[in-house]
Amino acid sequence: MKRNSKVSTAVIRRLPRYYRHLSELQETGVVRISSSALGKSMGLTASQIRQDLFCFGGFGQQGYGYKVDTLKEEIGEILGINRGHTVVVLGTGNLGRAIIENFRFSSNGFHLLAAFDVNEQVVGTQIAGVPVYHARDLEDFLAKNPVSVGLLTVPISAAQEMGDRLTAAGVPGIWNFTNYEINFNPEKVVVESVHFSDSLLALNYMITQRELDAKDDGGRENT
Amino acid sequence: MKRNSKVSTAVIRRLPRYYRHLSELQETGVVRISSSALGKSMGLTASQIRQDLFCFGGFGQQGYGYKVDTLKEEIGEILGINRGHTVVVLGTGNLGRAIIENFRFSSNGFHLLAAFDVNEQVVGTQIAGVPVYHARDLEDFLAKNPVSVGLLTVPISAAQEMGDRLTAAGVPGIWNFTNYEINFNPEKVVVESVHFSDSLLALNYMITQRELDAKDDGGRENT
DNA sequence: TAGATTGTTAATCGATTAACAATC
DNA sequence: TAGATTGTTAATCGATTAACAATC
Repeated sequence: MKRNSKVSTAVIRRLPRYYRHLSELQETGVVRISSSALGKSMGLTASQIRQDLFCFGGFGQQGYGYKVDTLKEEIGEILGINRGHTVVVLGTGNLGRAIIENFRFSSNGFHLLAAFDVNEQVVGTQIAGVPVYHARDLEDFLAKNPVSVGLLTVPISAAQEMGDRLTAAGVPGIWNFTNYEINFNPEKVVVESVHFSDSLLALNYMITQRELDAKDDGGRENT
Repeated sequence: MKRNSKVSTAVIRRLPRYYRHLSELQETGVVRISSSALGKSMGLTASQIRQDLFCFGGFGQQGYGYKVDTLKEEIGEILGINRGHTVVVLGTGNLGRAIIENFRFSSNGFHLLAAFDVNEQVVGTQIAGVPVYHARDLEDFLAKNPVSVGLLTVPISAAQEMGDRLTAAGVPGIWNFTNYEINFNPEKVVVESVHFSDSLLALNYMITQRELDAKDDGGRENT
């Protein structure tokens, strides 16, 4: 695998989709796929897929296509799935709990080590086998356990502080589920945010456009 | 407000962010802001912000900047926040419940009408004041209540079927939280997916790059 | 071999940035 | 008025698409 110094974020955002589609293909027993077939099923052009893979060196065989399992493995490698990354969850409210109980961290190459909260009622318990510690002990824990990602499901009011504490302790990644855009030093940490609100508003926009278009079309010819 | 026939998705994806930042500014009492100041706080260029707003006609005053409250309101209008859109939740597992209990639908212009599930234990109860009905009664409900968006938090195995049922009943939007890319007819429905997995894998990639860069730099000059 | 499909470069398209006249 | 900042067009940059030689 060739390492490309600068891969565009557009490509990076597609890599997980490739990985997911290839996993599905693998499960349904498909062994080989061409860029055009994969493109069709993903809504991309064959050209774009080949161009994307070319960023990392290209993993196909001319005249044949791509072997589903090796391509999946290569992309998994690029994504860093086999690097033994670890994660801790900050905040065990409804959302934190739901993610701990349902999200398949291991399928994404992560090991979920622990959760933290300030609520004495949950501190000391386990959620789906994951121990919950008091947030005041976060730094102690981080000093003893290498943690790759801190998952923020704390209330908005605590988001910035927890982000700062993770960063100060040297945690390289923050997965932010609060609807707050935390300030951070991009030299020290990578922040990936999941903004439910932004997603719903974008959907709202698209639905609204449909409604307006439908109204417009009412008075127009069907051409 | 001018209606632009074709606004790029890049712009659409930024609109919710503008809305969120303007809301924060409004809360902290800021009345006016220039494109350059807003750009600085959002990590965009002033040019891009003016270009984005120009898609819809531009809402500023030359020599002055933008009034925070009117700009926020205009963008809210563009996003369709005051259109009385409605939503139902399909699936009241951990994630569905977490979203029902925590997500501020009303701040995003939605009214949460009901939830549906197949588990007889929750059917007939309420979650945070929202009634839970049996999934078999979905079509009945949709026939009687105009629903704009169906939120999918069902198991992956049920995702496609529920999506199809929503579409068949004329629901124009699907907000998909299952880690499954549902097939749909783009003429009939808009699907917006929140893929936790894709988000974490992208973060994984970025962290991995840092690790590899750090290793490389170890042997290099500090230039 | 002939056919298929990739790897890779070139062309096109679209999005971002720059520039500046308009104007508050 | 002078200064500031937008609206809007033009220039640049980057990403996608097209093309085709390489080769399995």
